[in-house]
Amino acid sequence: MNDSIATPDKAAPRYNFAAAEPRWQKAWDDRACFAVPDVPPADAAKYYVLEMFPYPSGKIHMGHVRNYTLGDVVARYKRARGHLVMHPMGWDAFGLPAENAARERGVHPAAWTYQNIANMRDELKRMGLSLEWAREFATCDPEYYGQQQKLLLDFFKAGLVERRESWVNWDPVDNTVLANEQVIDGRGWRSGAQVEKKKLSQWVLAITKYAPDLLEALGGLDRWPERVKLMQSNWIGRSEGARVRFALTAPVDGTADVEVFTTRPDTLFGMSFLAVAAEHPLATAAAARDAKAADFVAECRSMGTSEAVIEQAEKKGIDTGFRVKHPFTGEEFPVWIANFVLMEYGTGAIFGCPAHDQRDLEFARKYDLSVTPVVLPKDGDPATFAVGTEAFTEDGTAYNSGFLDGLDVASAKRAAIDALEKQGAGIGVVNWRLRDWGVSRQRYWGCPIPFIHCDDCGVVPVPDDQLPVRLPEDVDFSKPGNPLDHHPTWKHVGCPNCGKPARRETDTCDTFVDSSWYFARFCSPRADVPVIRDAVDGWLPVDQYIGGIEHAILHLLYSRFFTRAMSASGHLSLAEPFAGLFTQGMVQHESYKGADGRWLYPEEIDFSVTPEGARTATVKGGNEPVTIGRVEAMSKSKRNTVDPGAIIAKYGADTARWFILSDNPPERDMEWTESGVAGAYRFTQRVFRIVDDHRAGLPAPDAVCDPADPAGKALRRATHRAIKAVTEALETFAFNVAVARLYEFANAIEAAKEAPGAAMREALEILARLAAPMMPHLAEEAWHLLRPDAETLVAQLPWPDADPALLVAESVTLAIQVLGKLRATIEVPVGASEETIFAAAEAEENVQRAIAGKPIRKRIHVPGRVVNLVV
RNA sequence: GCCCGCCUGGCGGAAUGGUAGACGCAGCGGACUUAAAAUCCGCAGACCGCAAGGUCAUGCCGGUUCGAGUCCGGCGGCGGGCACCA
Repeated sequence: MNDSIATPDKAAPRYNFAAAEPRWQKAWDDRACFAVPDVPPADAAKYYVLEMFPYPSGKIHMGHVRNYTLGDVVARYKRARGHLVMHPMGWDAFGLPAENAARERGVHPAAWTYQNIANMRDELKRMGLSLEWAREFATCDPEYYGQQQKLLLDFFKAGLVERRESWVNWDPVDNTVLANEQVIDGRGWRSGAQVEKKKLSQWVLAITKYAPDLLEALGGLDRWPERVKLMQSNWIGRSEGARVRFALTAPVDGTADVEVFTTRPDTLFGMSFLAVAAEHPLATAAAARDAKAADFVAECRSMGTSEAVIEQAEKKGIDTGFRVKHPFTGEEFPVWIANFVLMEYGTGAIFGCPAHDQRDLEFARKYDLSVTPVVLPKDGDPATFAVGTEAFTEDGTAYNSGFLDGLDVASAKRAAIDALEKQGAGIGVVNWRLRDWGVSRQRYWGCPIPFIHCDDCGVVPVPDDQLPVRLPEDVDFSKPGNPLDHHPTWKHVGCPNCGKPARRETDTCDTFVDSSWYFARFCSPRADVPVIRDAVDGWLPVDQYIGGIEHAILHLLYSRFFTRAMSASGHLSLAEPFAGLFTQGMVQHESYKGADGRWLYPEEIDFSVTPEGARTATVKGGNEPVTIGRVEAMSKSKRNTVDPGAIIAKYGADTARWFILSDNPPERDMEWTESGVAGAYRFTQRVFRIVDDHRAGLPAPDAVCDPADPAGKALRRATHRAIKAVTEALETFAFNVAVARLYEFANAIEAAKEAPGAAMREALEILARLAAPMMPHLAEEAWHLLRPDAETLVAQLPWPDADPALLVAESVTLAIQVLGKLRATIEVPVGASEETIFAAAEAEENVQRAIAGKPIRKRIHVPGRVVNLVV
């Protein structure tokens, strides 16, 4: 890549973006083009565009540029279509990185965060986004998290907040709770100590109360991507099955039986063993009696809490020595502890039927447990059917199964549940994979959970008049653990109930809580209640939400839950926060390594092309060879990042926006390339030049083009086809197609040398207006050149309409196929009869050759498209 | 491991089941220029052929259809998520 190709300072550009962009940003500001009232007027067509707000890491990255450009195109387009568009921006400002910065560099999390916000706000402003900055807030503002505390207290009253024991990753050296990402290969990232699972009393939000509704309501989200709904549906994980109680042959610690959940009660006769999770009471009991079992339970604890790690670990187990009786046959089976049984799912215990479950089969083979098939495949022979290394999991006929014999799987399930219920050994149930939402974090930089612990009164909510519970500012990060817990005075308060000395809750909220209602707060960001009803009733739901696919499950599900919980506690009256959702792909870049294997930034490298056409690279200012690596997601660790600030300074915001939209469909991962940006920059200059070159001598804006002029008509056709094509592309989020249609339109304008001035003015003005959602500054500049006296900015103009009369074609090109293979194309007038078309098609020399004298058996004509002759 | 996606020229991609490769990037040839940059004009999937034209081609294998990049089944590769990163 030759870096000098389009370097602006060498290119003698005519369009000076560096001067123009701030000027138009100020013009939009001065006229308050993007401000909307807190309560939309009843007759307004409101449209709420929201992009997922950023974590203030310090600098915007290309993922932000992509996200906010996409949203801005929608916002500007919808505004032009006559909608009252709310388009706010804020900061997801609590979280671990601020605390890490405090520990590593001694900066206070608040100072670090607000400085980052200031930097990023400046960068975002330079992008020319049509945002209403007056609504800005950060989730770490006490005015925000104080209202969040109010919500939590209201949820508590509504029975949606509970205290419950749950497992965390515990670093025994640092004496601190670790996030999953802080556990690397089973060890704490700072101490290197083997991580343990530890049980803590935690705050939990009762999302499972809404599991059925969260699942069913997915069906109504018709502007959400199917795959996101599918992922959420699988996550919620409704499954029908049975709880089955197995009696222990002898009571263990006073317990007489153990309950399992199964989706396959029809395979009960194929049982081989029962397995419990390492955290199950039976496992604890076994560990107390047997050193080997205790070792195994300890080993499972050292795996941490991450489901991905647990599921990928080698499947292992140990026999507890306890035995259970089969509810139907009375036969005895061993109870094992298995590392793949999850305590959080079902009852933390399963029965193993190896013949019909792959994981059970592998476990049974490993430990030499019995494998009895009880479902016979359709064409299977009961005498010879056996299970080898593949479990049989499809439908079939029950056999070896007593009273279930002969039934298909679905009937056998029902019959088994009936029998279990009759003898009191079990019950048919619906089970959910979704777990309640643990929101407690033992950290400083988060929203304090507003409760007080009193020895006499128990857990007492902080009274409303004492909100917000503010974070103390004088905190000590020099020792590990939660600084709120260490703080000398903060947690010591009087009980609001009895006045005796009591302790504040020192846990803070999961940051997903902060982002679960910010979209509602934007409607009335300064209110002294969480939300103002008239404002949220008027603005919600968000009409178009845009963000990364990585949030497909958690953030979106939590927000859907929060919206329901806020409705249940009287703050809202809707269930679904996001009517439309668009998930964008990631931004990627090539990665580079020096001779010694160190990662290099793109700006450290010189590129050249060998005579054979291969790209090679060296380190700038030397000949050290550089290995060009894979294209992958931009990350600081691989140094394959490009700084948006530098790009905007070099090429301007419109170029960055244009390139990021043009490269590929927005839902896919895109590759950032220097040559692509350079091409986009050239186009901005070209648009300016086209307008600048033609503007002298144009007739007045109301001039009419002579309908008899063929060049004028051709250009006007191109103009109105462009309106139609760009509009359709914007409506369907096909922004790369919209860009391509604008390139074609620009090509058509330049080709229209003979077109009369009226048609040319129309074309140039439409070009500026169609490009405006994507290149808003250049559009204003072009509009200003064309209409120096105009009072109105492009940002205030309505979207142009295509004239249908100019869209109808006079003739069409038809593809002529013989047996589905293209043999010719013919041009026919619109409305030609089928007989004429078939005759013309068969008259083609090449078609005749392909037919080769054979009789035509069938003639297919798809009007305007294709003729297919079958011989 | 489980759930969900994606795969089309040298590259990014376009294509209501109907002419595969629009548009752009990179490349090549030409014009302009003392020269370069910028700009403009033109060429361009692979293979065979002087040409007309033909064959192959949308990750791989199979199916449905007059016709498949598009629909269905299987396989492979790459990516997202897996509940304390945001």
